[in-house]
Amino acid sequence: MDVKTLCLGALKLGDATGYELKKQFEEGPFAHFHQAGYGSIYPALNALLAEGKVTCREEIQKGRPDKKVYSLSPVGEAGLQAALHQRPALDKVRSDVVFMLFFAEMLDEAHLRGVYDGYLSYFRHCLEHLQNLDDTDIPAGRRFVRGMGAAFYESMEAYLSENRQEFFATVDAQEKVAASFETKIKKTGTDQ
Amino acid sequence: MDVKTLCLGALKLGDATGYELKKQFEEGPFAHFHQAGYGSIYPALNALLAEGKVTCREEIQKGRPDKKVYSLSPVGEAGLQAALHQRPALDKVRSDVVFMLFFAEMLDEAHLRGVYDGYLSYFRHCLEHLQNLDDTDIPAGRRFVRGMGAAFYESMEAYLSENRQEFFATVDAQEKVAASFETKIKKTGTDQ
DNA sequence: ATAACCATGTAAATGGTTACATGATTAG
DNA sequence: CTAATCATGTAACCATTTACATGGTTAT
Repeated sequence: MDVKTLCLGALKLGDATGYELKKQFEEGPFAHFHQAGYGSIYPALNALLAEGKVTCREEIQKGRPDKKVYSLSPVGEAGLQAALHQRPALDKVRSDVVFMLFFAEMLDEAHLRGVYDGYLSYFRHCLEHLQNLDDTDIPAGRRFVRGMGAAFYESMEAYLSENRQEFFATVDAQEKVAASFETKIKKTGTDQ
Repeated sequence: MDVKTLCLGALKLGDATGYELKKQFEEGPFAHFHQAGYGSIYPALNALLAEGKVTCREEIQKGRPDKKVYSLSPVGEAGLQAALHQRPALDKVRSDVVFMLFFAEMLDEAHLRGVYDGYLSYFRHCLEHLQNLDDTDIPAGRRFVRGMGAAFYESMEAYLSENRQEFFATVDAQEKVAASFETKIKKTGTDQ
């Protein structure tokens, strides 16, 4: 799913400008599982316009660039449907935080705590945001995806909360063992 | 976290060839939260070698290219540690499947069921894989990350299992309503 | 026999991010 | 007065993916 398809999907939910699409990708219903910035959205919209998949009406404004409101065309709707019927690629996740936690023993305590607690509050924030949405009157697909997001954030929040104390305690203990071991081998010259 | 850092991390767990690293990224402990293919691994290893972050010993083989076994050097270990102390980027997820489920009403039933059940069995497979690993004697960080992975897969498996019936029923119902509505407006010519 | 596995790598193409460029308006 | 918001876009850069190139070995 490239940015062009994402834009078609977002426009299926209603007309929007490039600027508004960016916000939707950041905070809206796609935020959790896809992302895009201006540098990819604006070129995508121009390409879609050239392909006839969206139409554009310009609203003149004073003091800022004219607002370009894009709408999904029937061709674009067909294109979206075609993309939705492709075989889906496997999910791709990149998480620096998990990579760092994996190597917890190599981190200094302050950094580890910062990263951990930042992650936990991030999930709490996402969960709160999801729970503040109004669930009435949305189609089955969208409701289902919201529920899945909520299940995900809840499980991560729970795991991070429940294992916090023990995790830090264990990492600390192992770091102390490693440190004393290193001191020992430096003293006795057994290293290498 | 670029592929170079991933390689350093993987080599921290033990010496390996490019080929073995690829497998580790596919099936090993990083599989869930980072990915890389040959096209990025081999150039990364050569760059790391030039930077002195890894060393390489060649094992001559007959009938296939000589095996190049890479090891993390002290410089590389320091580099890994430095990377681990950067501020982590936000997690990035791209999920075609979730995007498709979001637009469930636009999919034909067979495709929707295929995608849904494929996703469910994917999570089951991952969970099974995780549960078959031996948890004794691994450091706190790695154990923690495994647990987090398990929590994630379990919650997804549970959500998809529990909501399956209702999801299809609701989508079907809404598609039928939409279809009859479209038939109606075509007959009466109210469209546009 | 056929497919999968072992084992390396390059080059082109794709796609996305970041930085740059501009600048008025509105809320704190 | 400062920061955030509104609003568009380009160009250079970066990273990754895909396709290509090679070819013996092992399991089904």
